[in-house]
Amino acid sequence: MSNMEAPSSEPRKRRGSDKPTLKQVAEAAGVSPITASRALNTPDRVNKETRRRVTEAVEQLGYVPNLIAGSLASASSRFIAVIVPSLANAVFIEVIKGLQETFEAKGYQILLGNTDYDLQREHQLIRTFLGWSCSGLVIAGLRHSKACQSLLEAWNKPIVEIMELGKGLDLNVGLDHREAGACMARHLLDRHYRSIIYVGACMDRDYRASMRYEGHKEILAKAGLEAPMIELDRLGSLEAGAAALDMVLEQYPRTDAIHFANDDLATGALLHAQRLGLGVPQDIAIAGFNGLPLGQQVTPRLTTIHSPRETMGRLAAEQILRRLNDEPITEKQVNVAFRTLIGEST
Amino acid sequence: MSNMEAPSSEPRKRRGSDKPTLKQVAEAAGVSPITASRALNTPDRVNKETRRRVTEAVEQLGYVPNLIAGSLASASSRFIAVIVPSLANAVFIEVIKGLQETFEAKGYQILLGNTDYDLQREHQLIRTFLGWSCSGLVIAGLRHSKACQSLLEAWNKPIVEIMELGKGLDLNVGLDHREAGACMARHLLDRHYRSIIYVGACMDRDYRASMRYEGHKEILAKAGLEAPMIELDRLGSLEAGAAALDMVLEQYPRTDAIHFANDDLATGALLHAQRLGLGVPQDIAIAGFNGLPLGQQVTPRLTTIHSPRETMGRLAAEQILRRLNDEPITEKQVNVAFRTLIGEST
DNA sequence: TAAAACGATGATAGCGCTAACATGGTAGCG
DNA sequence: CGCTACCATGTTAGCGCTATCATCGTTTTA
Repeated sequence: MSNMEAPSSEPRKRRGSDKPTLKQVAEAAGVSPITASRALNTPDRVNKETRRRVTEAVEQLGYVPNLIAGSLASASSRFIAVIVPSLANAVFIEVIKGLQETFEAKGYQILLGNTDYDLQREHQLIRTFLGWSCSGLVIAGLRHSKACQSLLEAWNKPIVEIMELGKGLDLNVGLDHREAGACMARHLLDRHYRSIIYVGACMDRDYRASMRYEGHKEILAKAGLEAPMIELDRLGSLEAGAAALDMVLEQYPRTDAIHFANDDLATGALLHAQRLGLGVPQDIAIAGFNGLPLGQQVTPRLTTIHSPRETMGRLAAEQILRRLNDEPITEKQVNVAFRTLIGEST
Repeated sequence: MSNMEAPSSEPRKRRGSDKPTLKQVAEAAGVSPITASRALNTPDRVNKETRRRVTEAVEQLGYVPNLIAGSLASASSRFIAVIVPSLANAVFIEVIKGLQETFEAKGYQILLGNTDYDLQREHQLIRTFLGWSCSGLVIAGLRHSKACQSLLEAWNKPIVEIMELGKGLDLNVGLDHREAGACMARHLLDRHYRSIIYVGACMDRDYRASMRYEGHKEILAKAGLEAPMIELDRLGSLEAGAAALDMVLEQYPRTDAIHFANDDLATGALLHAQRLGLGVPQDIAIAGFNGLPLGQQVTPRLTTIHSPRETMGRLAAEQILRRLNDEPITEKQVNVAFRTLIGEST
C-alpha cells in the first residue's frame, strides 16, 4: 500500500448534513460568517460589493439558510400559531385565508392546529406551538381549559382571540353573536312569523350558536313568545339541514319559521322543502347565519346574517403585526360588523 | 450603601428567555440533562423511577421543550411541507384535511404554503420550507419551475406530488384527469347529446381542467363531433357558472349539454337555468367535476365525477410516513379511482 | 468463572446560526 | 489636530438541545 492514509484518529464527527452552511458561503465570499449573515438578513448594513460577493456565493453553492439554527440563535421564529376548532367548516377556512394572506405577505409562516372542538387537544397544541417559539397566536374562541389559560397568561407574546367578542387574554377580534341572533329574531317578528323554531347543531361545542340562540330567545320573550329549540347531534351540513326540517315538521307541525344556526343547515332545509313541495316562505320561512355564497345562489335566496370571515382573519393578523412592530394598538377589542342579508326565504 | 453588590464583571450574558430549560429540569430531578432528554423522548430507555422524577420536575417548573433547539441538534424537525395552489378551492381544503388528520396523529406538523398558481412563488416557498428541515413534502401538481425541480431533485427526503398522475420526482398520488374527462364525455354521448360545450376557468393555471378537456375532446372526435370550449377568466364559483351559462346560450344557442370543469361552475349554471325558466336536462343538460356535496343537494342532482380528495390527502400522508419509517413502498404511483355520479341533470 | 451482553446514566462536543461587544477606518467638526 | 460619530467588519460566546462515545454495575452466556 503505497498510498496509505493516516490512521485518522479524528474525534469522530457528528452526522451533520452535507448541505452547505453559512460558514462555507462566507469562505467562498471571503468574509466572516457574521458578515455573510448580515448580507442576507440586513443587507443595508453591508457594503454593496460585499453583498454582491455573498449573494454570488449563495447562488453558486445552492445555499439554503437553516432557519432552525437561525431561530435558535435569535430566540425567535417567524411562526404564527393558528388554532381553530374545525377544518370542515367553511367559516374557519375563510378566516385562515385572511390570516394566511396577511401573514405570508410579511414573511410569517402559519402553524395550523385543529382542535376538533376538544379543549384538551387545544392545550396540547398550544404547548407544542409554544415549543416552536411562535411570534404570535391566533385562536378561535374565548373559552379555554384552565391549564391552557394559565399557560397563555404567562406567555408574553401577542395573542388574538377571534370569532366572538368578550374579555380575553390579550387582543380580541370578533362579532357579537347574541346581537346577531337577536337581529334575526327581530326580522322574523317583523315579518309576522310567530311560531319560530331555533335549530342548532352540537351547541355545547359550537357554543357561539348558543349565544345566538340566547339573543333570539330574548327577543321572542319580549314579544311574549316561546322559543323552542331543536339540537342536532352532528355539525352543520346540507344533509343535516334536510333531516332537521323533517324533525321540525314532525315535532312542531304548526311552525311558520325556522331560524337555523348556520347556512349549511338552512340551505339543506330549503332545498329539502322544495323536494317536499313546500313553499318557502309561504309554507315555512327559513333563515340562516354566515352568509355563505351557497345560500345566496339558491332560489329563493336565503335570509341570513353575513359574518365577515376573511376580514376577521385579516384584522386579527394586522393586530398581531402591529404588536410585533411595536406600533400602538388603538383598540384591544375589534367588533367586526355583521350584515343582515334579506333574501326571499323569509 | 451598606449592601453594595459586587462589581459584577460577569461576561455579559445573552438575552435568553427566562423560560425553564431542560438543564433546570434535570437539576430539579437530580439527573444529567441527557437523561432528562431521554426521559421525555425515549421514556422506555430510562428507569421508571427516574422517569417519574423528571416528569414531576417538568410539571413543577412548567417546562415546555424548545423544539427548535431539539430540531437543530437532531437535524430533523417534524414538519411536513404542504404546497397547494389555492385555499379558495374546496378541493384543496379537503386534501389538506386528509393530510392534516393523518400527519397530526403521528405527531407531524404541517407547514402550509399557498402558491396562488404562481411557480415563482412555489419555488420561494420550497426554499423556505427546506430551510425548516422538513421531513417530507406534499405538493400539488407535477409541473414546477426548472430551479424548483433541481432543488427538489437534490433533496433526499420523501416527496409526494398529488392531484394528477404522471412521472414525477418521487412518489405520486393522483387521478387520471384525461380519463375523467373522457368518461363524462362518453356519458353525455350515451344520453344522445350532440352539441356539447366544455366550459373551463383559467385553464392555463388549472391545467388539470385542460387535461380533462383533452379527454373530452378525444371522445367527441371519435364520434365525429366538434368540441367547442369556452374559457372563463376567473376561477370557479357559483356566480361564474351563472355567467358562463349566459355566454353559452348567447354564443352557442343550439347547445344541448354543457360539461363544466368543476361543480361550482356547474351548480351555478344549474341554479341560474332554473331562474331563467330553463328545464335541466330537457332544455340543457349540465355536468360537472369533483362531486362536491353542493351539487348533490340541488334538484335535479348534478351529474358529476367524484374525486376522492380527502382520501388523496390521507394516501399521500401514508406514503410519506411509510418512507419515514423505512417501510417498503409497494407502489410509487397510486392511482386513486374516481366515481361517476349520475344525477338528473343530464 | 471469564467473557460477552445489556441496562442505566453521564461527559463531551457540537447542530448552524446570530447577539453582543470589539476593532479599525473614514468622515465631520470646531 | 483631537474629538466624537459612524460605518463596515470581525471575534467571541453561546441559543437549548441531542448524537456519540464512555462508564459502570448487573445479568446472561458458554
